[in-house]
Amino acid sequence: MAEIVSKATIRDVARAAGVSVGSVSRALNGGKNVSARVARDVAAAAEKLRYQPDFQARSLRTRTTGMVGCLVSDVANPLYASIVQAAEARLRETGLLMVVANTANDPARERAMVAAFRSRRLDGMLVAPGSDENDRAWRDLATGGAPVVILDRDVPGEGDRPWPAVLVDHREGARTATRYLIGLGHRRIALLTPGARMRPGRERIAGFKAAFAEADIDPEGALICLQESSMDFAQGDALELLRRDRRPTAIIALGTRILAGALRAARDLGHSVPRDLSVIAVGDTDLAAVHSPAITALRWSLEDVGRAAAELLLQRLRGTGEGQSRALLPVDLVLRESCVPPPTT
Amino acid sequence: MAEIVSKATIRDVARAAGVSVGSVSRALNGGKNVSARVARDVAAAAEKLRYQPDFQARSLRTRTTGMVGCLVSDVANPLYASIVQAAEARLRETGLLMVVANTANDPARERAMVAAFRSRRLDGMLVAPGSDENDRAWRDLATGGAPVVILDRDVPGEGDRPWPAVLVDHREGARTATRYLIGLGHRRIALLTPGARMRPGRERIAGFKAAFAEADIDPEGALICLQESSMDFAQGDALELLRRDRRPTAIIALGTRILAGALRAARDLGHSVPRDLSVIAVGDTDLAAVHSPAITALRWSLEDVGRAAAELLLQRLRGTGEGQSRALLPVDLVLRESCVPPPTT
DNA sequence: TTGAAAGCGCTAACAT
DNA sequence: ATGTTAGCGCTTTCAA
Repeated sequence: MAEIVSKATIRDVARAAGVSVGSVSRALNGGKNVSARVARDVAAAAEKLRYQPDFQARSLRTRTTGMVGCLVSDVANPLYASIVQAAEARLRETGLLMVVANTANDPARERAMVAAFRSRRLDGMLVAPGSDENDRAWRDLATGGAPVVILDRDVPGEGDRPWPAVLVDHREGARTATRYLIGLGHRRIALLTPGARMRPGRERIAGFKAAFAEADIDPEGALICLQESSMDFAQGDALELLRRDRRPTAIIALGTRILAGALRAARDLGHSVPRDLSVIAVGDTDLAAVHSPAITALRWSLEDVGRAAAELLLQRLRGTGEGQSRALLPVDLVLRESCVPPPTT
Repeated sequence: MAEIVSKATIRDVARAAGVSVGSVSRALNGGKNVSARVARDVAAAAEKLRYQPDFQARSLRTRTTGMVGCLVSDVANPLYASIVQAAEARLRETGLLMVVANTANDPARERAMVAAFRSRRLDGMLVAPGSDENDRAWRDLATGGAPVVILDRDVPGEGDRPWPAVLVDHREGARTATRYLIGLGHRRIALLTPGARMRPGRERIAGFKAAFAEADIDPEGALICLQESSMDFAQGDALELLRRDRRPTAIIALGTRILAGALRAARDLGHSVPRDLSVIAVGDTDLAAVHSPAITALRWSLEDVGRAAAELLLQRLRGTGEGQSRALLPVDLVLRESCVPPPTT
């Protein structure tokens, strides 16, 4: 038994097969201009020596690493986790490895990671900036040369060329949800979402307002509560909100944490969902699906986001036509048990 | 404005600074044996040219890539996502990049990814095998030379040397939970968990049985329901379970999906939690915390798992002493509202 | 079709 | 302290 198996280099294989390193390289890669005999001998030798080509070395020549980076604020956030998962799956199919980094929405860290990715010569990257205005980082991005696909953000492109991006139609989603609640008779509706520093929040707010505008009802009833995505904070905030004189009769809440905060606040105040308070979840999390009563939710496919992003990137990497460079994914309203007409007070 | 900025190589810097490449390398790295003047000039030149060292090229010499792999079945699974997140955070602090791959518990894919990681010459890896018996893969692992840390699995080591590993004390957790229920008066308790192919399930079952054994009560009351982690299946299974003549008066359920299935089954059957059925969640998910009534849960820190794993790996990478090679993390029982004495029938 | 040889950008050993 | 040089393992001309 050999002690260290993986030392085998291409020269070893060449020697074992009785051919030149060039032939080994050709035999193992393209297979072009290789006689059957050489191909066979090389394969046998490689097998015997358990030869594993060194990608690092290859990279130096080919200027490609077979790796792409993925930059998100937090892979543990369910809203990102599935995107990352799906993107990795697609990329792996083509032999690409994915390196991930969490930025915690820290612009400095984002810049650092972009630099790190470039230093590592990653072939491309998927990125979801923590804000749309980390100008310097994106300028850096642009100078990298490696293709970039933006995940659901409005990052200003270079000149008139927008970045390739996968976008989710949060605006239409929010509009649909709000319209639905208004249709049920609600006039005071609260939107609980993280701040408008990023596209999803901005779009939701726009859709929310649009629904009020087009219904021609008192826009004062559109209660927009910006907040961080912390459950405790959300709960405190929600408590305050529900204690108001003219409290909202419906709530649209983002994600798991904020939704949870809102639900707990309602419970603490003795409000029953949906009788006293209608609730719509933004993002169809396990919690929404499984809660009693089941929570009506805005759903979009995170897997599709990840897949589409990977696809867009692959397109660039292969340089196959420009194709289309942006994807807009739909948002659906999944009707469940958490919305009814407002209590008649 | 230069069009392509990043072409600058170490030779360019050397030329610009009027020194040799060797000096540039020294100046930029160790800083040892470098005069102040050279250091200054090199720094200036590097800055001016926006020089970014090519890690690929460096790797070829140093035989280290500054990257570690992370192999889990699914990064989108909340049980893994936080581990990955925490590990990445710790590794990044030391300048390491993390590449992730999802194996979907497919042994072939696991082997393929291990091979890919080795080909890429990753410095080390964190791995949570989909079963403890993918022998061939782990043999491969062993021959790699790169340090490996196992995540909460019992992978047989080489000879008498166990793999470095971060383990969670699921056994003690399950024992505590079961003992607690028995103490409340329960005599028929169901454990709903995925199969025993992996350490966590096995350990839980062991702890569950141990609690019954030490309480000296009828072991027939220990109902072990192995199942896949699918909500529908869990629900069907739970329905069957709760319809039995001598139905369990308490349930211990893993994760979000199975827990949700059990809760829905109970609801469908008109059983009230906790009056008719006590429930303990295994894993303190959002659902458990937010459900009404709030579900008593077994909790362990996924972040600690990730951090500890990263730490163990770093230890190996630095070759600093053997230190300890295994960490056993505690599981706590978080008391909430879902457990009371069984109904007196 | 094959072999020989020139690098890819960097570090490290060796000279100076 | 600094410059020179030999590779790291591979791909890819260029000859033969």
